[in-house]
Amino acid sequence: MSKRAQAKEATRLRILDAAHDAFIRDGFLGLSTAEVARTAGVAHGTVFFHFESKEALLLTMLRQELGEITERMYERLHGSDTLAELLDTYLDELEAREPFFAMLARETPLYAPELRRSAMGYEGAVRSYFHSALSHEVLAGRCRNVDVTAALGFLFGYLHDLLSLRDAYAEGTSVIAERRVNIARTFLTMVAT
Amino acid sequence: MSKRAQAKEATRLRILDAAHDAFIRDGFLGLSTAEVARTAGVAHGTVFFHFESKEALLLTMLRQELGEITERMYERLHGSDTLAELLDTYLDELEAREPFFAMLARETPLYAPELRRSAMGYEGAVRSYFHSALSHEVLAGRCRNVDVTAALGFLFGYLHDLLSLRDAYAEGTSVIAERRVNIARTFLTMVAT
Amino acid sequence: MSKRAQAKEATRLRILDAAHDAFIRDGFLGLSTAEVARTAGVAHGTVFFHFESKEALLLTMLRQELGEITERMYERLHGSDTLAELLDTYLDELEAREPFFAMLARETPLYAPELRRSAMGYEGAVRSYFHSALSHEVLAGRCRNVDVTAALGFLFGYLHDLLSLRDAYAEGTSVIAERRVNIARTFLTMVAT
Amino acid sequence: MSKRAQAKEATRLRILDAAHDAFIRDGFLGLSTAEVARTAGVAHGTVFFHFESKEALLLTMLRQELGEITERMYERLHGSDTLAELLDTYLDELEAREPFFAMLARETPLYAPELRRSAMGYEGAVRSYFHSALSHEVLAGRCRNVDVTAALGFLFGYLHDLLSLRDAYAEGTSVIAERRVNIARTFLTMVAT
DNA sequence: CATGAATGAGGATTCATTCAT
DNA sequence: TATGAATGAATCCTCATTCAT
Repeated sequence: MSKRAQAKEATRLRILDAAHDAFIRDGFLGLSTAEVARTAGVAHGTVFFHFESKEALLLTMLRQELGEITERMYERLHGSDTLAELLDTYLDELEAREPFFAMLARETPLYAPELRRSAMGYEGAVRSYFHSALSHEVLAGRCRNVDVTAALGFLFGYLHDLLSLRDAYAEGTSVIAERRVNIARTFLTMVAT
Repeated sequence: MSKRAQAKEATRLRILDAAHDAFIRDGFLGLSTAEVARTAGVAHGTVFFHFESKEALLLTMLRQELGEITERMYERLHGSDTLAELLDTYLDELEAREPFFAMLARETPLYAPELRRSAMGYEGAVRSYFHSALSHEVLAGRCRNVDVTAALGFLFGYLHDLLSLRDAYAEGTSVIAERRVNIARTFLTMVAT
Repeated sequence: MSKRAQAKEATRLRILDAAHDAFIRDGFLGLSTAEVARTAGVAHGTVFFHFESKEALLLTMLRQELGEITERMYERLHGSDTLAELLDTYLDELEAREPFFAMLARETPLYAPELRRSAMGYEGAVRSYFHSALSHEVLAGRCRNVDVTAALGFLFGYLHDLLSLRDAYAEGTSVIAERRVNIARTFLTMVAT
Repeated sequence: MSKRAQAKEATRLRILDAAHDAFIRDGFLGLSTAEVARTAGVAHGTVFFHFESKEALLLTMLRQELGEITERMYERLHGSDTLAELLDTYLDELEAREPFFAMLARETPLYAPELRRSAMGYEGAVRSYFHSALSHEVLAGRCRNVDVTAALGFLFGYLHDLLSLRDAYAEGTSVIAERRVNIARTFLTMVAT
């Protein structure tokens, strides 16, 4: 990459970082591109030089962030496919980036189609891991013969609820940390034979 | 009621109806009071003669709508407190007003505290019905000894997810209608002994 | 007066009283006719049945209030035409109704011509008393031969300033009470031979 | 300054000029930011790009205008501290910008605290010049031993009155020009030994 | 004589986006 | 490659006044 291209890339990354911070603070709906620019230390117009629109910026930021998370998940999930282990790993991830996931859970339903697809895509990958793990345990007779998709719908639905109402509970604390043991135990009990 | 008061009430209702429609279409966050006025066939200022603010209008609309629903629910719930029956009744209600509940599920997490409390209050009442029904069945040995609150968290969380991502699935169809049988069966299986 | 006419007059007076209170609180510019109606215990429209416009209401209220004050002044001024006595009497009046005079001083310059003329008219009457008293003392050699109109301009101008900036000093206290002795002494010294 | 910055500054000044004209015409209370934008030949939003709010715009305009005036005053006052000279210089200034000072005198009492402080601050500086000049003459025995603050209160109060009721007298003429000789003579006579 | 529901023009402010430099 | 000044549509809300009852 030429020096020029490198500098360009650096600016792009600064904007993406700023967008990430702003997203956590105010959400996509609440953030202003002017503020992103300010945080990134670039001119307002520069944001639109690198990204077609506010939506495109978020799309890119989301994909990058979720991509990294996915990668990490895959590494950790690889080899450990008990349902319990999977759940534990996933809850680790949610807890580690709770502010990000909370905002995502809150806002995803209001996004325009493309943005929404991206926001949901990551979870789809995770779900498919859970799907095969749970299916496997059903076949092995360790879990009841339930509709796997629906069962996971219960699990993920509850997590979304907790995340999206995060600051309705208590500011500054982690809703996942406080409930993860109970959530895991209850879910596993409910699917167990 | 005097003729005068009747006419006023009629206007008020027209505004509330318009707000209801606008809410379903654009949500509280997206609707404009000017648009509500236009739909209701009144002057923009008239909206503010009847309601203190956009927030107050929505609060009223929500409370009315949820009040009616609650009443109907209570009537139907009275006497029939099997978990299965309860679930059936509740899903009827969700299906009957799915567009409304979908927007509510989508937006509630973003509301200001008071509005959010109202938006969530209704469900709290319903949940408490479920709570005693499920607790009862646990004691009777028909259901597993799970954390009742968490179990209901799974159920309601899934429903919120389906509703709030409603048009991510298919436009114009009912997400509840398509899945209710499966949801009910799976949930009941999971809690059953 | 017929019973009907009496009732009408009573309503009118209630509105005028309410307008007086509202004027002291918010001024003509800040008061709303709806609030006047509420205070008076009548319908909003009733205000406009008795008075052509907000301006007409204030005009009437002002004339009435100032008329009463003028009358009282005349009684007290009659016979006592020393400059010092006059000044004392006038300052009594200002102090007794300071909130009213303060609002008047603040707002008069912004009124429409007719309203302004009324607001200023009362003072004109008072000034003419001062004018003859001062002229008389000049002729008697007890006061310097100054332009009487200008001299009074200094006096009234200072009083207007104090009144109109009343709450820039301290809330709840009387600017006149605190300064009247000094004002009187200084002014009398300055005009004295 | 870069060409860019120059262009920006030019726009800013056009807005300030428009605000100045609008202020003289309608006052701060009566002017509309839309009208200012129109006069300045910019979009409505541009006003808010350059100034945080209507209040900030006025604050800036006031400070600039009063700053210039203060500077000129100081230059002229330097070295010439006779009371008579001071008064003459000050009246020159008032006469030169009478429409501006008239609106300021009219509205200052109704401003919010910060705006009021700014509007009054300039005069405070001028007053202190008068204060020391008059005190000095008192000590020198050329003026009577009066309360200096009160004496200046008479002077400035009268000027405020004349300015603020400016168009109650005659449209288009200068209240200061017509009365300055008389005002100066009368005041000086009244304080003279 | 009184009501009070309805009006609608007008106000300040926000912000994604553009484009000349 | 980056800038940042400028845009203007859109938003919620206020209030004197009218008029059918």
